[in-house]
Amino acid sequence: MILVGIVEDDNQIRSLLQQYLDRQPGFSCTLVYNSVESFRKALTPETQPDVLLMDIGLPGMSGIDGMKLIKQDYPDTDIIMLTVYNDADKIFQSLCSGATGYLLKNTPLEEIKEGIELLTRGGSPMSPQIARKVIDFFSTEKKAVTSPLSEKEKEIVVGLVDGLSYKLIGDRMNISLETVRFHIKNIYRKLHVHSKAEVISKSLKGEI
Amino acid sequence: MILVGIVEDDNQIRSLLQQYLDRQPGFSCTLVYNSVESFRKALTPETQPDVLLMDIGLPGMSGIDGMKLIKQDYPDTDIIMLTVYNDADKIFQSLCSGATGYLLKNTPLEEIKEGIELLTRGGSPMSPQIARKVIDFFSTEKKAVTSPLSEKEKEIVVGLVDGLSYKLIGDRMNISLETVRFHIKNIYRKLHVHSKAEVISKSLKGEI
DNA sequence: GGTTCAACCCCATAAACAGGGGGGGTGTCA
DNA sequence: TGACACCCCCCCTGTTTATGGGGTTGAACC
Repeated sequence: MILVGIVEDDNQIRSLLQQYLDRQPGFSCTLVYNSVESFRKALTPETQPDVLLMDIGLPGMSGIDGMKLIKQDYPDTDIIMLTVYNDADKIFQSLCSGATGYLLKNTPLEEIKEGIELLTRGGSPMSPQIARKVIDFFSTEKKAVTSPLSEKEKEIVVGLVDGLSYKLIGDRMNISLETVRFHIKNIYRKLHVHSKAEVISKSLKGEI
Repeated sequence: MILVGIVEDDNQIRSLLQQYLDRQPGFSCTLVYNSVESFRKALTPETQPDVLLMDIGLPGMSGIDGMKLIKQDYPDTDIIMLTVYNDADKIFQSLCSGATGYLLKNTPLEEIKEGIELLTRGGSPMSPQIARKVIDFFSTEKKAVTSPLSEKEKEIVVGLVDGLSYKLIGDRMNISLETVRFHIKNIYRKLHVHSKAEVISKSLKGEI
């Protein structure tokens, strides 16, 4: 039996969802509230749901902030965001705060049910356009910047990022300390920076 | 009509897939090869498929390396990885290199077909366990690290990350150079590091 | 009232760094 | 052939850093 909770302020959507889900075999949907505050007040280790459908736009505390608190107290409850928001900001905030799924409100009831089942089987339900945004995050993350640095220079940058001293970089690459310095001078010139710190920063931000 | 290509070295899987997909209404599956090399040789702007199913473990060039090349020449072709590998490494390498979907080889033919359709509608097909791994990436990324640093110390870390010298950090925080050094000593001790570079690195990697 | 602790300051020294000179050598490309 | 880009090494300068020591204050805890 999958225990499902709902936090949703729209009365119509909320009762529709509850009635539908509670009728499904293997489902029980009774923890249904219209705000994070009231949900948390009612929550106990005994009533803790397996899956929680969470709206984002709520009166009082937002669903994202609410989720953080709920996850702290009940980390075993998996949370699916169920919202109209499809902007990258809301999506990534949710995922970084611990959401395990993200469905848009136009998702048919049946697919929501399937999403919940998918979740309990170790999957992560996402609306198609959400999935695409998540995937796109990776390919744009490491964009193929045409680095002006030569191979040796890039290797030295890696050493800097690893927190090595010039001497240790030289040892690692089997070149002399002086050569390391020579390369670093060139790196600074090419990147228009004047310190190790800036190089590390640029490198980790993917600007190299 | 969706033009589908396949790069897969297992003869049985390859012909099974081709026969199934080519029979589906709205699908055409003719560009079928057993290696990246032979696929790329045959590829022309005219024959360019809409969707490419790509194996990873291939004789010769790997599917991931192959994808990078294909994406360079034909960025409009969406690529779905179709593979047995479900380790985080392969998944993220693929996504970072431009894959738009990732299905495991145990996916039923029908779901592969649905995945291709989903892709053309702007979605991103992923096997459930892949989706979960991708989602988990975010929640573990910015894990709530209980930073051992005090507020002042964190502020100094910010200064270091910004590439400021001790002196400038002192100016910014209205404390003396000596106090900055005092704090930095403590930061190093707490983080078990011995240089600015390591602090910046840790900070930017979210380990503080 | 004593203890603890973070935050503030000072001193001293060795090492590392930033930036400026020099030398070499290889290769490519016009 | 000369102009470039890359790679390797050395010297010199002054500055910044890392790391050890020594303190005072004031709020907070028991």
